[in-house]
Amino acid sequence: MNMTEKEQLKLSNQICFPIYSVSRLITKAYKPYLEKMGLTYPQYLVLLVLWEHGKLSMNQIGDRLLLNTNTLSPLIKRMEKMNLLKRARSEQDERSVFVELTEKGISYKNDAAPVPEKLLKSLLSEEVELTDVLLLKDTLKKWIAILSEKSEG
Amino acid sequence: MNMTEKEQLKLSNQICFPIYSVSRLITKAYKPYLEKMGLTYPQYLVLLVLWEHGKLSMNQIGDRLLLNTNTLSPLIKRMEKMNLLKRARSEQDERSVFVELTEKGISYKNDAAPVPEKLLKSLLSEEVELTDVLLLKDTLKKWIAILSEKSEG
DNA sequence: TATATTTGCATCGTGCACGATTTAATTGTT
DNA sequence: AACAATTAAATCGTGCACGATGCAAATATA
Repeated sequence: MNMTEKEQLKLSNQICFPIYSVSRLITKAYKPYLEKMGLTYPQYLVLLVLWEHGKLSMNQIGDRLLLNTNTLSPLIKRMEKMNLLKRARSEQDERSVFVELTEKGISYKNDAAPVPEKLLKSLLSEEVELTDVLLLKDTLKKWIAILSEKSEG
Repeated sequence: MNMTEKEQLKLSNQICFPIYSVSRLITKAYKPYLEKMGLTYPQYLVLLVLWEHGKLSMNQIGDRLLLNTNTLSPLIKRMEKMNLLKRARSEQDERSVFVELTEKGISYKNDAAPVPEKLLKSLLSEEVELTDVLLLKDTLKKWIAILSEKSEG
């Protein structure tokens, strides 16, 4: 099981490269479903949290998606231009901006509803079963806990 | 085990979101090691394949990293400016550009050698053991086979 | 109450990703 | 040989990511 350092530098022995690649490939796999709605994958993630939680501040969205405002600000402004949501400064705390879906943004939920199931099916095969997926998800969630704590300090 | 479509839209039930997040978090985790060498994660990946395979064409690098030339061209030009590699048109086929490491590029292998081990250790814990990582890698590699075939047609 | 610190968001610059298009070299077909 | 089709890179435009910085509002502290 022990590998030399040189062997660990082989691409096939890397653990991070498959994660990086699959992440990009999955974003690509989402594309045909999302572009019907004119959405990118990160925009779709914003809709997911807003469908689930209703009005949220930039901060709260960022906390859930693990994204900072320097990524979210322009992204959400683009979504506002598409009339999917409205931004408004809080009156209690003028620093906060709350984001709320428009009717159009809410209505997209119906179009999006069948997407996760379709995508999951495209990831299942004789070789990859649902139990494998659940195991994988479990490990990834633990990593998120470990890594997101580290990147804050 | 069956979920309604609405339940599947919850962020916590998504399988793709953890992959997307972990991918970004891992890139961040690499940063302290790579920035000593002035490298980004994708640049480090290019070095990995060149350390392993020597001189390669743009196409061949793209095949191994699953990246197209529209991503690789500027990336590799930046690496050429850093004196890590040299680009040269093939004489047999003037359309091809072959990429070869410089002495500097080769020498970075020693600096990079301990990095994968360090990173792996930061991903292991009482909750995530090496066997979990190997299982995860196995599933991801199968997905790469499935998804990369689809995205080509 | 004045001042320092923190907080929430926005902006800037750089570097990926990637679909679409362009250009030039090679190969295939009459 | 002439022309069409294919191939390998490069370029362009858009949208993330993210470190660094700026700014104004809120909070803490002297």
